Amino acid sequence: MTNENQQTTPLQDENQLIAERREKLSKLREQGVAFPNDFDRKDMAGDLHATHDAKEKEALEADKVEVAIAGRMMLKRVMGKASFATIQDMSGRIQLYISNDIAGMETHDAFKHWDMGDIIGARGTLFKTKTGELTVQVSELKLLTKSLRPLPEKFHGLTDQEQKYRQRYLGLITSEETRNTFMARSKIIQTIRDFLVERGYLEVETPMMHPIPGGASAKPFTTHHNALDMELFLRIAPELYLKRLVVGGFEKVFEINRNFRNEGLSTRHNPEFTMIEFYEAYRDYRYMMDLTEEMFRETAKAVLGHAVVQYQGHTINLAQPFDRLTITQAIHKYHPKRYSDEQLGDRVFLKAELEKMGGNQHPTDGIGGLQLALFEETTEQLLIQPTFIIDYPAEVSPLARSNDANPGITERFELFIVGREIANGFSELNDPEDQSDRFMAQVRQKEAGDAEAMHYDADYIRALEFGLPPTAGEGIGIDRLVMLLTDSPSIRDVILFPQMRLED
RNA sequence: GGGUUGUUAGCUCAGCUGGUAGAGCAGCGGACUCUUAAUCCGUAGGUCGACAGUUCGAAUCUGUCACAGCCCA
Repeated sequence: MTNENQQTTPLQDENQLIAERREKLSKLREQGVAFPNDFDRKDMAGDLHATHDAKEKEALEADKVEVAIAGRMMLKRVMGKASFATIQDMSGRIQLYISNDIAGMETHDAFKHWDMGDIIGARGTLFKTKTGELTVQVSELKLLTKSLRPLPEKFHGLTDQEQKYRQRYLGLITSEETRNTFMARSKIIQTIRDFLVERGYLEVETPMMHPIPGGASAKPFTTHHNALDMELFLRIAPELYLKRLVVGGFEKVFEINRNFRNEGLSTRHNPEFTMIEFYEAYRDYRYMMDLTEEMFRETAKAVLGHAVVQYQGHTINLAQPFDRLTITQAIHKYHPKRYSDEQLGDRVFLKAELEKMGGNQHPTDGIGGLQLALFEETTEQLLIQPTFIIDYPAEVSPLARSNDANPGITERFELFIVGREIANGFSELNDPEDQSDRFMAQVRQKEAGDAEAMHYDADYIRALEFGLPPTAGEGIGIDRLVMLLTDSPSIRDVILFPQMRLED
Protein backbone atom coordinates (compact mmCIF):
# COMPACT_ATOMS: atom_id res chain seq x y z
CA MET A 1 0.00 0.00 0.00
CA THR A 2 1.20 3.49 -0.79
CA ASN A 3 0.13 6.75 0.76
CA GLU A 4 -1.65 7.97 -2.31
CA ASN A 5 -5.06 7.42 -0.75
CA GLN A 6 -4.37 9.76 2.11
CA GLN A 7 -6.12 13.07 1.83
CA THR A 8 -3.60 15.87 1.88
CA THR A 9 -5.66 18.33 -0.16
CA PRO A 10 -8.98 19.90 0.85
CA LEU A 11 -12.15 18.18 -0.20
CA GLN A 12 -13.46 19.75 -3.39
CA ASP A 13 -17.13 19.82 -2.51
CA GLU A 14 -17.80 23.54 -2.48
CA ASN A 15 -21.34 24.50 -3.36
CA GLN A 16 -23.40 27.62 -3.52
CA LEU A 17 -24.39 27.50 0.15
CA ILE A 18 -20.80 27.22 1.30
CA ALA A 19 -19.70 29.95 -1.10
CA GLU A 20 -22.33 32.30 0.34
CA ARG A 21 -21.19 31.59 3.88
CA ARG A 22 -17.55 32.13 2.89
CA GLU A 23 -18.58 35.50 1.54
CA LYS A 24 -20.21 36.32 4.89
CA LEU A 25 -17.04 35.23 6.68
CA SER A 26 -14.94 37.39 4.44
CA LYS A 27 -17.12 40.41 5.36
CA LEU A 28 -16.62 39.54 9.04
CA ARG A 29 -12.86 39.53 8.54
CA GLU A 30 -13.09 43.02 7.02
CA GLN A 31 -15.02 44.24 10.06
CA GLY A 32 -12.47 43.03 12.61
CA VAL A 33 -11.81 39.81 14.49
CA ALA A 34 -13.77 37.10 12.70
CA PHE A 35 -13.22 34.42 15.36
CA PRO A 36 -13.35 36.30 18.68
CA ASN A 37 -12.46 34.40 21.83
CA ASP A 38 -13.30 37.02 24.43
CA PHE A 39 -16.92 36.08 25.17
CA ASP A 40 -17.21 35.11 28.84
CA ARG A 41 -19.81 32.34 28.96
CA LYS A 42 -21.23 32.14 32.48
CA ASP A 43 -24.38 30.03 32.16
CA MET A 44 -25.45 26.69 30.73
CA ALA A 45 -28.87 26.11 29.19
CA GLY A 46 -29.57 23.04 31.31
CA ASP A 47 -28.74 24.86 34.55
CA LEU A 48 -30.99 27.78 33.65
CA HIS A 49 -33.91 25.46 32.96
CA ALA A 50 -33.28 23.55 36.17
CA THR A 51 -33.18 26.72 38.25
CA HIS A 52 -35.87 28.86 36.63
CA ASP A 53 -38.37 26.70 34.74
CA ALA A 54 -40.60 26.26 37.78
CA LYS A 55 -40.81 29.97 38.57
CA GLU A 56 -43.87 32.03 37.73
CA LYS A 57 -43.48 34.49 34.89
CA GLU A 58 -43.91 37.55 37.09
CA ALA A 59 -41.57 36.32 39.83
CA LEU A 60 -38.86 35.47 37.30
CA GLU A 61 -39.08 38.82 35.57
CA ALA A 62 -39.01 40.69 38.90
CA ASP A 63 -35.69 38.93 39.67
CA LYS A 64 -34.09 40.39 36.52
CA VAL A 65 -31.71 37.42 36.16
CA GLU A 66 -28.69 38.41 34.07
CA VAL A 67 -27.19 35.61 32.00
CA ALA A 68 -24.31 35.10 29.57
CA ILE A 69 -24.86 32.07 27.40
CA ALA A 70 -23.31 30.64 24.25
CA GLY A 71 -23.94 27.82 21.85
CA ARG A 72 -24.74 26.71 18.34
CA MET A 73 -27.81 28.19 16.67
CA MET A 74 -30.16 25.31 15.87
CA LEU A 75 -33.39 27.15 15.02
CA LYS A 76 -34.06 30.68 13.81
CA ARG A 77 -37.38 32.49 13.42
CA VAL A 78 -37.25 36.02 12.10
CA MET A 79 -40.41 38.17 12.31
CA GLY A 80 -39.48 41.59 11.04
CA LYS A 81 -38.63 43.69 14.06
CA ALA A 82 -38.03 40.78 16.45
CA SER A 83 -36.67 37.23 16.21
CA PHE A 84 -36.43 34.03 18.15
CA ALA A 85 -33.47 31.68 18.01
CA THR A 86 -32.74 28.40 19.76
CA ILE A 87 -29.15 27.76 20.77
CA GLN A 88 -27.68 24.52 22.01
CA ASP A 89 -24.82 23.97 24.41
CA MET A 90 -23.51 20.77 26.00
CA SER A 91 -26.28 20.78 28.61
CA GLY A 92 -29.27 21.44 26.36
CA ARG A 93 -31.11 24.18 24.49
CA ILE A 94 -32.51 27.57 25.32
CA GLN A 95 -34.46 30.16 23.36
CA LEU A 96 -33.22 33.69 22.66
CA TYR A 97 -35.43 36.68 21.88
CA ILE A 98 -33.80 39.42 19.85
CA SER A 99 -35.74 42.61 19.20
CA ASN A 100 -35.05 46.04 17.76
CA ASP A 101 -36.28 47.52 21.05
CA ILE A 102 -33.79 45.87 23.41
CA ALA A 103 -30.95 44.45 21.35
CA GLY A 104 -31.05 47.35 18.90
CA MET A 105 -31.72 47.45 15.21
CA GLU A 106 -28.07 47.15 14.19
CA THR A 107 -27.58 43.94 16.18
CA HIS A 108 -30.88 42.50 15.03
CA ASP A 109 -30.20 43.27 11.37
CA ALA A 110 -26.79 41.58 11.64
CA PHE A 111 -28.40 38.58 13.31
CA LYS A 112 -30.83 38.17 10.42
CA HIS A 113 -27.91 37.27 8.17
CA TRP A 114 -26.41 34.74 10.51
CA ASP A 115 -26.93 31.07 9.68
CA MET A 116 -28.13 28.00 11.44
CA GLY A 117 -25.08 26.27 12.83
CA ASP A 118 -23.31 29.52 13.68
CA ILE A 119 -21.95 29.68 17.21
CA ILE A 120 -23.11 32.74 19.08
CA GLY A 121 -22.84 34.31 22.50
CA ALA A 122 -25.66 36.27 24.12
CA ARG A 123 -26.05 38.42 27.20
CA GLY A 124 -29.45 39.42 28.54
CA THR A 125 -32.12 38.78 31.13
CA LEU A 126 -34.44 35.83 31.57
CA PHE A 127 -38.15 36.08 30.94
CA LYS A 128 -41.02 33.81 30.01
CA THR A 129 -42.95 33.98 26.78
CA LYS A 130 -46.71 33.88 26.77
CA THR A 131 -46.51 30.11 26.34
CA GLY A 132 -44.34 29.94 29.45
CA GLU A 133 -41.02 29.08 27.77
CA LEU A 134 -37.90 30.27 29.54
CA THR A 135 -36.18 32.70 27.15
CA VAL A 136 -33.25 35.12 27.17
CA GLN A 137 -34.22 38.70 26.31
CA VAL A 138 -31.01 39.56 24.48
CA SER A 139 -29.26 42.85 25.09
CA GLU A 140 -25.90 41.94 23.51
CA LEU A 141 -25.29 39.37 20.81
CA LYS A 142 -22.02 38.26 19.27
CA LEU A 143 -21.15 35.88 16.46
CA LEU A 144 -18.31 33.78 17.89
CA THR A 145 -17.73 31.22 15.12
CA LYS A 146 -19.07 31.35 11.59
CA SER A 147 -20.21 27.94 10.36
CA LEU A 148 -19.38 27.52 6.68
CA ARG A 149 -21.27 24.30 6.07
CA PRO A 150 -25.04 23.86 6.33
CA LEU A 151 -26.27 21.46 8.99
CA PRO A 152 -28.47 18.45 8.19
CA GLU A 153 -32.14 19.19 7.73
CA LYS A 154 -33.47 20.60 10.97
CA PHE A 155 -36.44 18.29 11.43
CA HIS A 156 -35.33 14.90 10.11
CA GLY A 157 -31.70 15.33 11.09
CA LEU A 158 -29.06 13.00 9.80
CA THR A 159 -30.46 9.70 8.58
CA ASP A 160 -27.59 8.55 6.38
CA GLN A 161 -25.83 5.86 8.42
CA GLU A 162 -22.52 6.29 6.68
CA GLN A 163 -22.40 10.02 7.29
CA LYS A 164 -23.51 9.43 10.88
CA TYR A 165 -20.40 7.33 11.52
CA ARG A 166 -17.89 9.18 9.33
CA GLN A 167 -18.93 12.65 10.52
CA ARG A 168 -19.82 11.86 14.10
CA TYR A 169 -19.82 15.54 15.02
CA LEU A 170 -22.92 16.00 12.84
CA GLY A 171 -24.81 13.32 14.70
CA LEU A 172 -23.72 14.81 18.01
CA ILE A 173 -24.94 18.25 16.93
CA THR A 174 -28.29 17.07 15.62
CA SER A 175 -29.25 13.95 17.56
CA GLU A 176 -30.00 13.99 21.25
CA GLU A 177 -30.18 10.21 21.14
CA THR A 178 -26.58 10.05 19.90
CA ARG A 179 -25.43 12.46 22.60
CA ASN A 180 -27.27 10.42 25.23
CA THR A 181 -25.68 7.18 24.06
CA PHE A 182 -22.17 8.51 24.48
CA MET A 183 -22.96 10.20 27.76
CA ALA A 184 -24.30 6.83 28.95
CA ARG A 185 -21.08 5.20 27.76
CA SER A 186 -19.05 7.57 29.88
CA LYS A 187 -21.31 6.95 32.87
CA ILE A 188 -21.03 3.18 32.46
CA ILE A 189 -17.24 3.27 32.46
CA GLN A 190 -17.21 5.68 35.37
CA THR A 191 -19.53 3.43 37.38
CA ILE A 192 -17.45 0.33 36.75
CA ARG A 193 -14.27 2.20 37.65
CA ASP A 194 -15.82 3.42 40.91
CA PHE A 195 -17.20 -0.04 41.63
CA LEU A 196 -13.74 -1.60 41.50
CA VAL A 197 -11.87 1.26 43.17
CA GLU A 198 -14.34 1.08 46.07
CA ARG A 199 -13.41 -2.56 46.45
CA GLY A 200 -9.71 -1.83 46.73
CA TYR A 201 -8.71 -2.34 43.08
CA LEU A 202 -5.82 -0.47 41.53
CA GLU A 203 -6.24 0.92 38.02
CA VAL A 204 -3.19 0.27 35.85
CA GLU A 205 -2.00 0.69 32.28
CA THR A 206 -0.07 -2.06 30.55
CA PRO A 207 1.53 -2.05 27.09
CA MET A 208 -0.51 -1.70 23.93
CA MET A 209 2.47 -2.91 21.88
CA HIS A 210 3.48 -6.48 22.60
CA PRO A 211 6.52 -8.39 21.37
CA ILE A 212 4.41 -11.55 21.65
CA PRO A 213 0.66 -11.24 21.14
CA GLY A 214 -1.02 -13.08 23.99
CA GLY A 215 -3.95 -13.40 26.33
CA ALA A 216 -6.52 -14.37 23.72
CA SER A 217 -6.99 -16.37 20.54
CA ALA A 218 -7.12 -13.80 17.75
CA LYS A 219 -5.20 -12.42 14.81
CA PRO A 220 -3.11 -9.38 15.75
CA PHE A 221 -2.15 -6.20 13.91
CA THR A 222 1.57 -6.03 13.24
CA THR A 223 3.80 -3.00 13.41
CA HIS A 224 7.50 -2.26 13.54
CA HIS A 225 9.70 -0.28 15.87
CA ASN A 226 12.43 1.37 13.80
CA ALA A 227 15.00 2.19 16.49
CA LEU A 228 14.85 -1.28 17.99
CA ASP A 229 14.30 -2.85 14.56
CA MET A 230 11.73 -5.04 16.17
CA GLU A 231 8.38 -6.47 15.17
CA LEU A 232 5.59 -5.52 17.56
CA PHE A 233 1.94 -6.47 17.81
CA LEU A 234 -0.95 -4.30 18.91
CA ARG A 235 -2.32 -6.12 21.88
CA ILE A 236 -5.19 -8.55 21.53
CA ALA A 237 -5.62 -8.64 25.33
CA PRO A 238 -3.82 -7.28 28.40
CA GLU A 239 -4.26 -10.50 30.38
CA LEU A 240 -0.70 -11.76 30.67
CA TYR A 241 0.62 -8.35 31.78
CA LEU A 242 -2.09 -7.91 34.39
CA LYS A 243 -1.29 -11.32 35.88
CA ARG A 244 2.39 -10.38 35.98
CA LEU A 245 1.26 -7.48 38.19
CA VAL A 246 -0.54 -9.89 40.50
CA VAL A 247 2.74 -11.83 40.73
CA GLY A 248 4.28 -8.48 41.67
CA GLY A 249 1.90 -8.14 44.60
CA PHE A 250 -0.80 -5.89 43.13
CA GLU A 251 -3.49 -8.28 44.27
CA LYS A 252 -6.47 -6.41 42.81
CA VAL A 253 -5.87 -4.70 39.48
CA PHE A 254 -7.93 -3.58 36.54
CA GLU A 255 -7.40 -1.92 33.20
CA ILE A 256 -9.95 -0.32 30.89
CA ASN A 257 -8.47 0.14 27.47
CA ARG A 258 -8.42 -0.78 23.82
CA ASN A 259 -7.71 -4.19 22.32
CA PHE A 260 -7.02 -4.69 18.63
CA ARG A 261 -7.99 -7.72 16.60
CA ASN A 262 -7.32 -8.04 12.90
CA GLU A 263 -10.67 -9.53 11.97
CA GLY A 264 -13.83 -8.65 10.09
CA LEU A 265 -16.24 -5.82 10.82
CA SER A 266 -19.83 -6.42 11.82
CA THR A 267 -22.56 -5.03 14.02
CA ARG A 268 -20.75 -6.75 16.89
CA HIS A 269 -17.09 -6.32 15.89
CA ASN A 270 -14.83 -3.31 15.47
CA PRO A 271 -11.08 -3.89 14.97
CA GLU A 272 -10.34 -1.77 18.03
CA PHE A 273 -12.67 -2.22 20.94
CA THR A 274 -12.69 -1.51 24.65
CA MET A 275 -12.28 -4.18 27.30
CA ILE A 276 -12.08 -4.07 31.00
CA GLU A 277 -10.00 -6.80 32.55
CA PHE A 278 -9.76 -7.23 36.30
CA TYR A 279 -7.91 -9.69 38.52
CA GLU A 280 -8.25 -10.44 42.18
CA ALA A 281 -5.98 -12.72 44.19
CA TYR A 282 -7.34 -15.37 46.58
CA ARG A 283 -10.64 -15.62 44.70
CA ASP A 284 -12.07 -18.15 42.27
CA TYR A 285 -14.38 -18.04 39.28
CA ARG A 286 -17.51 -18.42 41.37
CA TYR A 287 -16.64 -15.27 43.29
CA MET A 288 -16.09 -13.53 39.96
CA MET A 289 -19.57 -14.51 38.78
CA ASP A 290 -21.07 -13.04 41.95
CA LEU A 291 -19.05 -9.87 41.49
CA THR A 292 -20.13 -9.63 37.85
CA GLU A 293 -23.81 -9.84 38.72
CA GLU A 294 -23.39 -7.11 41.28
CA MET A 295 -21.41 -4.93 38.87
CA PHE A 296 -23.98 -5.28 36.07
CA ARG A 297 -26.85 -4.48 38.41
CA GLU A 298 -25.13 -1.45 39.86
CA THR A 299 -24.14 -0.16 36.43
CA ALA A 300 -27.65 -0.55 35.01
CA LYS A 301 -29.09 1.26 38.01
CA ALA A 302 -26.58 4.09 37.68
CA VAL A 303 -27.34 4.57 33.99
CA LEU A 304 -31.02 3.68 33.71
CA GLY A 305 -32.23 3.94 37.28
CA HIS A 306 -33.27 0.28 37.37
CA ALA A 307 -31.93 -3.17 36.55
CA VAL A 308 -34.57 -4.22 34.02
CA VAL A 309 -33.26 -3.38 30.57
CA GLN A 310 -35.20 -3.02 27.33
CA TYR A 311 -33.07 -4.17 24.42
CA GLN A 312 -34.34 -4.38 20.82
CA GLY A 313 -37.70 -5.77 21.88
CA HIS A 314 -36.34 -7.99 24.66
CA THR A 315 -36.79 -7.35 28.35
CA ILE A 316 -33.56 -8.28 30.11
CA ASN A 317 -33.76 -8.76 33.84
CA LEU A 318 -30.41 -8.07 35.51
CA ALA A 319 -32.04 -7.95 38.97
CA GLN A 320 -32.59 -11.71 39.23
CA PRO A 321 -29.70 -14.11 39.84
CA PHE A 322 -28.13 -15.08 36.53
CA ASP A 323 -28.51 -18.67 35.38
CA ARG A 324 -25.36 -20.80 35.72
CA LEU A 325 -25.25 -23.81 33.40
CA THR A 326 -22.61 -26.12 32.04
CA ILE A 327 -22.48 -26.50 28.29
CA THR A 328 -24.47 -29.74 28.30
CA GLN A 329 -26.94 -28.43 30.89
CA ALA A 330 -27.60 -25.45 28.64
CA ILE A 331 -28.17 -27.66 25.60
CA HIS A 332 -30.60 -29.80 27.60
CA LYS A 333 -32.41 -26.79 29.06
CA TYR A 334 -33.02 -25.07 25.74
CA HIS A 335 -33.62 -28.30 23.77
CA PRO A 336 -35.41 -30.62 26.20
CA LYS A 337 -35.17 -34.29 25.21
CA ARG A 338 -33.47 -33.48 21.89
CA TYR A 339 -30.26 -35.24 22.92
CA SER A 340 -29.56 -38.01 25.41
CA ASP A 341 -26.59 -37.88 27.78
CA GLU A 342 -25.15 -40.80 25.82
CA GLN A 343 -25.34 -38.84 22.56
CA LEU A 344 -23.73 -35.74 24.08
CA GLY A 345 -20.89 -37.99 25.31
CA ASP A 346 -20.47 -39.71 21.94
CA ARG A 347 -17.81 -38.20 19.71
CA VAL A 348 -19.07 -39.93 16.55
CA PHE A 349 -22.63 -38.73 17.16
CA LEU A 350 -21.52 -35.15 17.88
CA LYS A 351 -19.41 -35.01 14.74
CA ALA A 352 -22.27 -36.30 12.62
CA GLU A 353 -24.70 -33.83 14.20
CA LEU A 354 -22.34 -30.90 13.59
CA GLU A 355 -21.77 -32.08 10.03
CA LYS A 356 -25.53 -31.90 9.46
CA MET A 357 -25.62 -28.33 10.74
CA GLY A 358 -22.60 -27.25 8.72
CA GLY A 359 -20.78 -26.14 11.85
CA ASN A 360 -17.05 -25.53 11.69
CA GLN A 361 -15.17 -28.12 13.68
CA HIS A 362 -11.49 -28.80 14.07
CA PRO A 363 -10.44 -32.39 13.46
CA THR A 364 -8.48 -32.35 16.74
CA ASP A 365 -11.54 -31.46 18.82
CA GLY A 366 -12.05 -33.62 21.85
CA ILE A 367 -15.39 -34.34 23.35
CA GLY A 368 -15.52 -31.00 25.15
CA GLY A 369 -14.72 -29.05 22.00
CA LEU A 370 -17.44 -30.89 20.10
CA GLN A 371 -19.98 -30.19 22.83
CA LEU A 372 -18.98 -26.55 22.75
CA ALA A 373 -19.42 -26.44 18.97
CA LEU A 374 -22.88 -27.99 19.31
CA PHE A 375 -23.73 -25.44 22.00
CA GLU A 376 -22.65 -22.61 19.73
CA GLU A 377 -24.77 -23.99 16.89
CA THR A 378 -27.92 -24.72 18.83
CA THR A 379 -28.10 -22.80 22.07
CA GLU A 380 -25.91 -19.71 22.28
CA GLN A 381 -28.31 -17.46 20.37
CA LEU A 382 -31.18 -18.55 22.67
CA LEU A 383 -29.48 -17.20 25.80
CA ILE A 384 -31.46 -13.98 25.96
CA GLN A 385 -31.53 -13.56 29.73
CA PRO A 386 -28.12 -13.27 31.41
CA THR A 387 -26.61 -16.75 31.60
CA PHE A 388 -23.22 -17.92 32.76
CA ILE A 389 -22.00 -20.92 30.81
CA ILE A 390 -19.48 -22.63 33.05
CA ASP A 391 -16.77 -25.29 32.99
CA TYR A 392 -15.29 -24.88 29.51
CA PRO A 393 -13.08 -27.59 28.03
CA ALA A 394 -9.38 -27.15 28.79
CA GLU A 395 -8.44 -27.45 25.11
CA VAL A 396 -10.07 -24.08 24.34
CA SER A 397 -9.04 -22.45 27.64
CA PRO A 398 -5.23 -22.40 27.71
CA LEU A 399 -4.95 -19.80 30.48
CA ALA A 400 -7.62 -21.17 32.84
CA ARG A 401 -7.14 -23.39 35.86
CA SER A 402 -8.27 -26.99 35.44
CA ASN A 403 -10.93 -28.52 37.63
CA ASP A 404 -9.21 -30.59 40.34
CA ALA A 405 -11.54 -33.57 39.86
CA ASN A 406 -11.71 -33.38 36.08
CA PRO A 407 -8.63 -31.88 34.40
CA GLY A 408 -10.38 -31.91 31.01
CA ILE A 409 -12.52 -28.98 32.06
CA THR A 410 -11.57 -25.60 33.50
CA GLU A 411 -12.97 -23.28 36.13
CA ARG A 412 -14.15 -20.86 33.49
CA PHE A 413 -17.34 -19.02 32.60
CA GLU A 414 -18.64 -16.91 29.77
CA LEU A 415 -21.58 -14.59 30.27
CA PHE A 416 -24.19 -14.40 27.51
CA ILE A 417 -26.91 -11.78 27.19
CA VAL A 418 -29.19 -11.48 24.15
CA GLY A 419 -27.29 -14.36 22.58
CA ARG A 420 -23.99 -12.50 22.72
CA GLU A 421 -20.85 -13.20 24.69
CA ILE A 422 -20.29 -10.20 26.89
CA ALA A 423 -17.80 -11.42 29.51
CA ASN A 424 -15.27 -14.19 29.99
CA GLY A 425 -13.59 -15.13 33.25
CA PHE A 426 -11.89 -17.89 35.13
CA SER A 427 -9.83 -19.08 38.00
CA GLU A 428 -6.37 -18.35 36.68
CA LEU A 429 -3.94 -21.08 35.81
CA ASN A 430 -1.08 -20.45 38.26
CA ASP A 431 0.80 -23.74 37.89
CA PRO A 432 3.80 -22.74 35.73
CA GLU A 433 4.46 -26.27 34.52
CA ASP A 434 0.84 -26.81 33.51
CA GLN A 435 0.87 -23.40 31.78
CA SER A 436 4.06 -24.34 29.94
CA ASP A 437 2.45 -27.56 28.72
CA ARG A 438 -0.63 -25.64 27.58
CA PHE A 439 1.51 -23.14 25.66
CA MET A 440 3.32 -26.05 24.01
CA ALA A 441 -0.03 -27.48 22.92
CA GLN A 442 -0.97 -24.08 21.48
CA VAL A 443 2.29 -23.92 19.56
CA ARG A 444 1.57 -27.35 18.08
CA GLN A 445 -1.87 -26.09 17.00
CA LYS A 446 -0.29 -23.01 15.44
CA GLU A 447 2.16 -25.21 13.56
CA ALA A 448 -0.79 -27.29 12.38
CA GLY A 449 -2.25 -24.16 10.77
CA ASP A 450 -4.40 -22.53 13.45
CA ALA A 451 -3.53 -18.85 12.96
CA GLU A 452 -5.31 -17.87 16.16
CA ALA A 453 -3.48 -20.28 18.44
CA MET A 454 -1.23 -18.73 21.10
CA HIS A 455 2.54 -18.29 21.17
CA TYR A 456 4.82 -19.62 23.89
CA ASP A 457 5.53 -16.72 26.23
CA ALA A 458 8.66 -17.65 28.17
CA ASP A 459 8.75 -14.44 30.18
CA TYR A 460 5.22 -15.08 31.38
CA ILE A 461 6.19 -18.61 32.44
CA ARG A 462 9.17 -17.15 34.31
CA ALA A 463 6.78 -14.79 36.14
CA LEU A 464 4.53 -17.73 37.09
CA GLU A 465 7.59 -19.56 38.37
CA PHE A 466 8.03 -16.82 40.97
CA GLY A 467 4.51 -17.63 42.12
CA LEU A 468 1.09 -16.29 41.10
CA PRO A 469 -1.24 -16.59 44.09
CA PRO A 470 -4.57 -18.30 43.47
CA THR A 471 -6.36 -15.62 41.45
CA ALA A 472 -9.53 -15.09 39.50
CA GLY A 473 -9.83 -12.77 36.54
CA GLU A 474 -12.32 -11.58 33.99
CA GLY A 475 -12.74 -9.49 30.87
CA ILE A 476 -15.90 -7.62 29.91
CA GLY A 477 -16.56 -6.19 26.46
CA ILE A 478 -17.41 -2.60 27.28
CA ASP A 479 -18.82 -1.84 23.84
CA ARG A 480 -21.27 -4.71 24.02
CA LEU A 481 -22.29 -3.71 27.54
CA VAL A 482 -22.90 -0.17 26.32
CA MET A 483 -24.96 -1.55 23.41
CA LEU A 484 -27.10 -3.45 25.89
CA LEU A 485 -27.66 -0.53 28.25
CA THR A 486 -28.32 2.03 25.48
CA ASP A 487 -30.50 -0.25 23.32
CA SER A 488 -28.07 0.16 20.40
CA PRO A 489 -28.31 -2.45 17.60
CA SER A 490 -24.75 -1.96 16.30
CA ILE A 491 -21.34 -1.62 17.93
CA ARG A 492 -20.84 1.35 15.59
CA ASP A 493 -23.54 3.18 17.51
CA VAL A 494 -21.46 3.07 20.70
CA ILE A 495 -17.99 3.81 19.29
CA LEU A 496 -17.50 7.49 18.51
CA PHE A 497 -15.39 6.91 15.43
CA PRO A 498 -15.91 3.34 14.21
CA GLN A 499 -13.55 1.90 11.63
CA MET A 500 -14.65 2.69 8.07
CA ARG A 501 -13.27 2.16 4.60
CA LEU A 502 -11.48 5.10 3.03
CA GLU A 503 -13.81 7.51 1.30
CA ASP A 504 -13.36 7.53 -2.48
C1' G B 1 -16.13 -13.97 1.85
C1' G B 2 -21.73 -14.98 0.28
C1' G B 3 -26.78 -13.04 -0.15
C1' U B 4 -29.81 -8.75 -0.23
C1' U B 5 -31.26 -3.53 -0.34
C1' G B 6 -29.74 1.27 -1.28
C1' U B 7 -26.77 5.68 -3.58
C1' U B 8 -31.32 11.67 -7.24
C1' A B 9 -30.06 19.55 -4.95
C1' G B 10 -26.20 21.14 1.17
C1' C B 11 -30.12 17.92 4.10
C1' U B 12 -34.89 14.77 4.05
C1' C B 13 -37.22 12.43 0.12
C1' A B 14 -40.64 11.79 -4.67
C1' G B 15 -39.81 10.47 -9.70
C1' C B 16 -45.21 4.88 -12.97
C1' U B 17 -44.61 0.21 -18.14
C1' G B 18 -37.60 4.08 -20.84
C1' G B 19 -39.29 10.23 -23.59
C1' U B 20 -34.05 14.09 -20.87
C1' A B 21 -35.63 16.32 -13.04
C1' G B 22 -39.56 17.53 -8.67
C1' A B 23 -41.18 18.87 -3.43
C1' G B 24 -40.10 20.31 1.67
C1' C B 25 -36.16 22.22 4.69
C1' A B 26 -31.66 25.08 4.28
C1' G B 27 -30.02 29.58 0.90
C1' C B 28 -31.03 34.42 -1.52
C1' G B 29 -34.81 38.83 -2.02
C1' G B 30 -39.37 40.75 0.23
C1' A B 31 -43.62 41.04 4.32
C1' C B 32 -44.20 40.23 9.53
C1' U B 33 -42.60 42.49 17.45
C1' C B 34 -44.52 36.06 21.43
C1' U B 35 -42.37 32.36 17.49
C1' U B 36 -41.85 26.73 18.54
C1' A B 37 -39.99 22.24 12.23
C1' A B 38 -42.93 29.96 12.66
C1' U B 39 -45.96 31.68 8.48
C1' C B 40 -46.77 34.11 3.57
C1' C B 41 -44.89 35.87 -1.54
C1' G B 42 -40.87 35.55 -5.01
C1' U B 43 -36.16 33.30 -6.60
C1' A B 44 -31.83 30.39 -7.46
C1' G B 45 -29.79 25.62 -6.97
C1' G B 46 -28.49 18.86 -10.23
C1' U B 47 -22.29 15.07 -14.47
C1' C B 48 -29.44 11.38 -10.96
C1' G B 49 -22.45 7.10 -7.04
C1' A B 50 -18.67 5.66 -11.34
C1' C B 51 -17.84 3.15 -15.97
C1' A B 52 -19.61 0.23 -19.89
C1' G B 53 -23.79 -1.94 -22.62
C1' U B 54 -29.01 -2.29 -24.80
C1' U B 55 -31.98 1.62 -27.28
C1' C B 56 -33.75 6.66 -31.89
C1' G B 57 -33.71 8.00 -26.63
C1' A B 58 -31.55 5.74 -19.86
C1' A B 59 -32.30 8.61 -13.14
C1' U B 60 -35.41 4.40 -14.94
C1' C B 61 -33.36 -1.80 -18.27
C1' U B 62 -28.52 -5.03 -18.10
C1' G B 63 -23.41 -5.77 -16.49
C1' U B 64 -18.95 -4.41 -13.77
C1' C B 65 -16.92 -1.48 -9.95
C1' A B 66 -17.04 1.84 -5.47
C1' C B 67 -19.27 2.99 -0.87
C1' A B 68 -23.07 2.05 2.76
C1' G B 69 -27.15 -0.63 5.46
C1' C B 70 -29.18 -5.41 6.82
C1' C B 71 -28.79 -10.90 7.00
C1' C B 72 -25.43 -15.13 6.87
C1' A B 73 -20.30 -17.31 7.47
